[in-house]
Amino acid sequence: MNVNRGKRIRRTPEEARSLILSTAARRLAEHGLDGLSISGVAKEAGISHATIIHHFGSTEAMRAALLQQMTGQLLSDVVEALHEDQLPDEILGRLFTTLSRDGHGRLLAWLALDRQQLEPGENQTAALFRNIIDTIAVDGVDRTDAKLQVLLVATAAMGLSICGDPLAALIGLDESETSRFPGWLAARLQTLKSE
Amino acid sequence: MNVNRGKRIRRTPEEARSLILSTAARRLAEHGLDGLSISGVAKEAGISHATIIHHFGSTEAMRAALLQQMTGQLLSDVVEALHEDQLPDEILGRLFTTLSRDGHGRLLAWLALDRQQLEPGENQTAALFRNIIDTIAVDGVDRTDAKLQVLLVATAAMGLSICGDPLAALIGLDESETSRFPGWLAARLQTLKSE
DNA sequence: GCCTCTATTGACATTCATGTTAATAACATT
DNA sequence: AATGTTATTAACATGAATGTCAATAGAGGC
Repeated sequence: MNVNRGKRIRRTPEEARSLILSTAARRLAEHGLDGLSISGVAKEAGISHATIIHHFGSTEAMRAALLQQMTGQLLSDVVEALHEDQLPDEILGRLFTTLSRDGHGRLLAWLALDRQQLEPGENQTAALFRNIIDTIAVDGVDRTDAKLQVLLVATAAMGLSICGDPLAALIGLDESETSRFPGWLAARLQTLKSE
Repeated sequence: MNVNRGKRIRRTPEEARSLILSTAARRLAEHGLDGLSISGVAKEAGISHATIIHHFGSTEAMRAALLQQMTGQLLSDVVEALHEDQLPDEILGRLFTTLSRDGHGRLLAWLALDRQQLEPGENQTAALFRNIIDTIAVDGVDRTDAKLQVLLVATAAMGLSICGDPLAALIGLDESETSRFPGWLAARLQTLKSE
């Protein structure tokens, strides 16, 4: 927590926005949606809340900017992960791993629970999924089946990143078993395909 | 929205608590966690917010009571659904269907995202899961494998009830395809077992 | 050095939610 | 009818968050 005694720090608009958004991201991870008040973010960033209003216009606009940045990051993470290996066999496993890491699933859940529905304009995302499905559906897999596999991977990844730990504890999985979950799922999906 | 002009309605404590909790449940479904303020619930129930304080003691206590009631409902739903058919083949499909219906998964997600971790004392739930796993693991299935299957079903059900519709749209699944998801998953899990 | 631009801030007004308190009214009991 | 219990409410005090406005202070250009 920065404490500025008297002296002001003047940042470029880019620096200021970056400082604010990174602080907000940290608070989102630690305190959930309740952490995204401009007063709270401002205090933790060591600035006044009026500065946030100046740069973003409103609390809601700051949240929108943060979520846009994070979904962009998620999308590029997925794209990069999928680019590394084009093997159809591994794509779903990769997708699962990326979605369930770094709180990506948690972010999507927040998005979905906060605003009641996700906004349109996610053409890149739709294109990405279409790409994955095309790749999977190549070798004799029914196209609907491919879509359902993707849906399974996506929903499971989201559920895992929200509730994974407590659920695993309830089920009686220890840590080493739980860590095998992504690999296990990927293997099972390949099995499905080769039938 | 009830409008009481002058006349008071005096309820038994049970009636009052029931009215408050059912209104709160409706608001939770419609507005998310933000709908669970005592002022909002009171206005929608047509009573004063002080009445809620009188019956529950505090906002937090009202929320706790609501969540306890809803988790109890979820648990009994699952128990009942599983009791209807003891066939190991159908248990996972049943579990999935029950978890993803009526916003049960959504409730669990709220619980997990609001409080950072689920409270302990869920011995009944743990026992329930152990039961399911025992049933599945009977016919030659590795016990860890059975646990992972349950984890998959639980996480997918949760993810589906949070984000199912927008995800299906992104993937390009139409409604009739999406509705086949539970059956598809159940069939795939049986396939896994019979190998 | 002077001037301009604007990022930053403190002070203020407003709104909303929480919780307390004392008074009131509905209902049961006698 | 009188009385006691308590569910209900209005009024109040408090605190937190949002957003506005005018004043201030860095930093660069002249």
